[in-house]
Amino acid sequence: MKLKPMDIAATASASAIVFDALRKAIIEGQIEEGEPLRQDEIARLFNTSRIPVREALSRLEEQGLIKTQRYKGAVVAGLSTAEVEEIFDLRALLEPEIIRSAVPNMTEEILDKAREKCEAFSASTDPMTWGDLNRDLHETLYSASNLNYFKEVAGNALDRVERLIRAQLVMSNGKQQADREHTVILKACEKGDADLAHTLIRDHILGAKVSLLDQLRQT
Amino acid sequence: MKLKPMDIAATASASAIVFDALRKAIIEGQIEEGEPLRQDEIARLFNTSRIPVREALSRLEEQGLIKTQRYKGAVVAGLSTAEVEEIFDLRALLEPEIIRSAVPNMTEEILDKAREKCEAFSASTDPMTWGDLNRDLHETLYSASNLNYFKEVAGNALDRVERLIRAQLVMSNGKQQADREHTVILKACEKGDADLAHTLIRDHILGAKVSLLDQLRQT
DNA sequence: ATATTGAATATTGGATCCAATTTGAATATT
DNA sequence: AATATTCAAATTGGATCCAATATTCAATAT
Repeated sequence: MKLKPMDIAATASASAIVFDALRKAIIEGQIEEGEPLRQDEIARLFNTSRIPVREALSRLEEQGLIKTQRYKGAVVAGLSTAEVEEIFDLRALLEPEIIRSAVPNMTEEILDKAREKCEAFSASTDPMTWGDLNRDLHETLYSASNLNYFKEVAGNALDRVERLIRAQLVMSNGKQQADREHTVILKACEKGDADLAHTLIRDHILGAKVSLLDQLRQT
Repeated sequence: MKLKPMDIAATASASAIVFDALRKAIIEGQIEEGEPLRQDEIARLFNTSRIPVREALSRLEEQGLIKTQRYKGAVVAGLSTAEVEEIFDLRALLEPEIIRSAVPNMTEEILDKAREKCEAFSASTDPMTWGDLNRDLHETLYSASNLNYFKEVAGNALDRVERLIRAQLVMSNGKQQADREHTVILKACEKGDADLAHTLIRDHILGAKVSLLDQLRQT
């Protein structure tokens, strides 16, 4: 008899499921900034008790995605423009290092996948999918790097501002700009020019920062 | 009658108290790497139920200080040398930016405090206090910066390796080296030379990294 | 002796219950 | 009318209880 091995211990707990779902909802902007998160309501939605919900909320607060006040509850965290700026600056420091360490490790397989994601992003006309596709592409490129801690920190930074990036991709011509930059970045990776990829990613992030801040100022 | 105002809403919840205590114990190396954290035992120690303990453990895991496995419990997170290296590299990217942004904001008051902390660190002969004093000095210098997110991320990075730094300060001649570097850094701040402080902090961290890794290799 | 099974114990995950606090509306007060 | 006051409902924090899983160790088979 032969069975495919499967790690049952890796099964998700209720609190992990709630955590992932809330994180996704916040990142995608389905829950608005400042909107309260009621333990009872969430527990009902997932057909569970408040205990796993509270653990999930504790984790989300530790990630900076929500703010809680004793006996008052949790709300989705808002960001000042100074905070947004800082988060982009941090990404602009870390992600170039990640891509530089990734380029030498890029297999043809990873490059293929990246080309595919790049295509998909470029081709998609549905703004609702842009956020996911964009993140997908970046994660594919970074998957060749073994700077796991850098990736973790950069990922959390992205989580905090992804809502805004999604909104911004829809408005203005952020999408076309991103398209162009993605193709040059990909080309640099294909050439194996790690330093070029480094500066391109840096510019990509800092460019997104200024156009996002511009837009925030207008509203 | 006059009473000092006091924000009762800011009173710590049981889970916050447990979190802080466990974090401190892990950072200070009072709980060894790999050592299991039993919910019941901790709850008894704090005279509370397991609920706040579990929330604290959730937070600690999100901070990367512990690892948990479903139904098996939590253990203090260990670090590979590659991870240690990466954490120091991240600090070496962020902390120089923090000090550079801090220098222009340094009041005489902050500089006084920093001189005081620097003295205290230099003068202390009790290795058990070095970790705290070292952190104290750095925090004082960084307090003039308003890069709060950078400080948060760098603080968490420091949390993960502080155990090792403490051990290393005791061994070898890490303490004297740190002493010397602290005085030059402080001098740069007094002169208002932000760029110099930037590179000094960078070297300070990267130097600590290589000597720590050297020592880890020996054991 | 070693390996396997099975039951007893320990530990974690989740549900339910109670206490502390906040919220909001109805009422009272000026 | 505007402001306090009171009090019930809503909400969160924590304790206790039960279920699911892991661990240990004795009993048994090979």
